[in-house]
Amino acid sequence: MKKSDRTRQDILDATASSLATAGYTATTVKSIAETIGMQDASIYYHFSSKDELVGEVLDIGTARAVTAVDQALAELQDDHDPTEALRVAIIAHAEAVLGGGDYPRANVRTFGQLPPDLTHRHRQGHRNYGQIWTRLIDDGVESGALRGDLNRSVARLIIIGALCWAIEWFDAGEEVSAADVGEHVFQMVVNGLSIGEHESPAVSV
Amino acid sequence: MKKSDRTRQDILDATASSLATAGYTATTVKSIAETIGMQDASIYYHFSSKDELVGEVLDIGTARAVTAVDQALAELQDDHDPTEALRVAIIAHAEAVLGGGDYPRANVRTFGQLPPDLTHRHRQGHRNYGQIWTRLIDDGVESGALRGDLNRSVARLIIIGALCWAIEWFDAGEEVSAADVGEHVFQMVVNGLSIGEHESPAVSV
DNA sequence: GATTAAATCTAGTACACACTAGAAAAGTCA
DNA sequence: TGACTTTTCTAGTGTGTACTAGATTTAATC
Repeated sequence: MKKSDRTRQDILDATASSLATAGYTATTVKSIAETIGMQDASIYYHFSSKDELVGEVLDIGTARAVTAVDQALAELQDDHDPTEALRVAIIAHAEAVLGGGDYPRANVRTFGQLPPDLTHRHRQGHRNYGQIWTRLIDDGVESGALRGDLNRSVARLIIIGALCWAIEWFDAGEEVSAADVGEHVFQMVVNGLSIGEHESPAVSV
Repeated sequence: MKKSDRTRQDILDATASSLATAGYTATTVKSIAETIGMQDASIYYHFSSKDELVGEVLDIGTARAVTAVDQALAELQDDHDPTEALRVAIIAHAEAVLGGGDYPRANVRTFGQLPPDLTHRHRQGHRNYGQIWTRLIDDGVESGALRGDLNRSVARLIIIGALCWAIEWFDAGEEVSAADVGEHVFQMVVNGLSIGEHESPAVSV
């Protein structure tokens, strides 16, 4: 009972790592098996198919991203303003997807590469995640802190998109941290690049 | 001489279309051939390999995107302010990648799915494209129109990222047009979502 | 219309992939 | 230790892929 669980976890970890760095197609059952020193056929004792394995990795990834954002929001003080909530959520997302483990990264990285079955399977998860952001933006608009003249759905997708695409260029080795990226997205998307009477935050790198 | 050119163009078009909608892996030589009513082997009379064919499609895609942005910028009046230039470029990019033909879409869609050789082959093209944006942002900051306290490279990548990721959710059938998406990105990234003394532009949809 | 060149097809090769069946090994516990 | 279960391995199958060789057809030229 114990051995199987540990091996199973090793398989999941190796799959997440490969998905996050190499994408769906380049992640083969054989390559996963090699990473953990097994034969490819042995994978099938623990998972019935590649896509079931990948699906489980992606489930874990969305769960972790949701948890990261939810937790960051929960730690806010009760009297926080909606803008601060948006900031916290953006940075939490950035840290989860860029600086976090392989699972959330696998999710974003393989987005748009998955076979139809898997895409469909995760549509609901993505919808749920989107609703967190819908609520944040709605709160901001209704409280009068954010502009109401823009399409909120488009605004939400633009924020998430800027964050998700960062996975394509973000380099953990460079001097810009995952939180820095989040801070930049927040500054641009909420305060804007143009010169205003924003206090200048010290995020320049 | 004539026949060959037309067939070659058909192959390129079919490949661009498939790449833009199905991605790199799902774009097989056989499927391309079927689209234009040929046998897969006949493709190899016109192109020496799948990746050479895909590479040519991607080259065309980057060239078209660069041309679209350059042209939009060239049509600006001489006394334009840098913010307006950024706006024009963002909208041109959005229209090229979302509303435009299959070639620029193929480029963005297959980003991160390509085999190493092709990725490397197009690195220079992407760098050149990035420089257009670097210049736009530098102009804005140096003229005093844009904030200088943010990392310009990160800012550039966030703008491009928000635009590129839009390909994952943008639906040409919906009421939001490609230019609308561009306008939203501009409004958010330059003016910001927060309530300020921006004049409210009528882009709500 | 015959001759040559261009373009496509038929028929295949080789390889990587996900996956299977059954033997072998490793682990568990009396 | 020995019986039993769990886990892994060996050795395959079938399928889809990019790609090749050579015959065959289609188009252009004289």
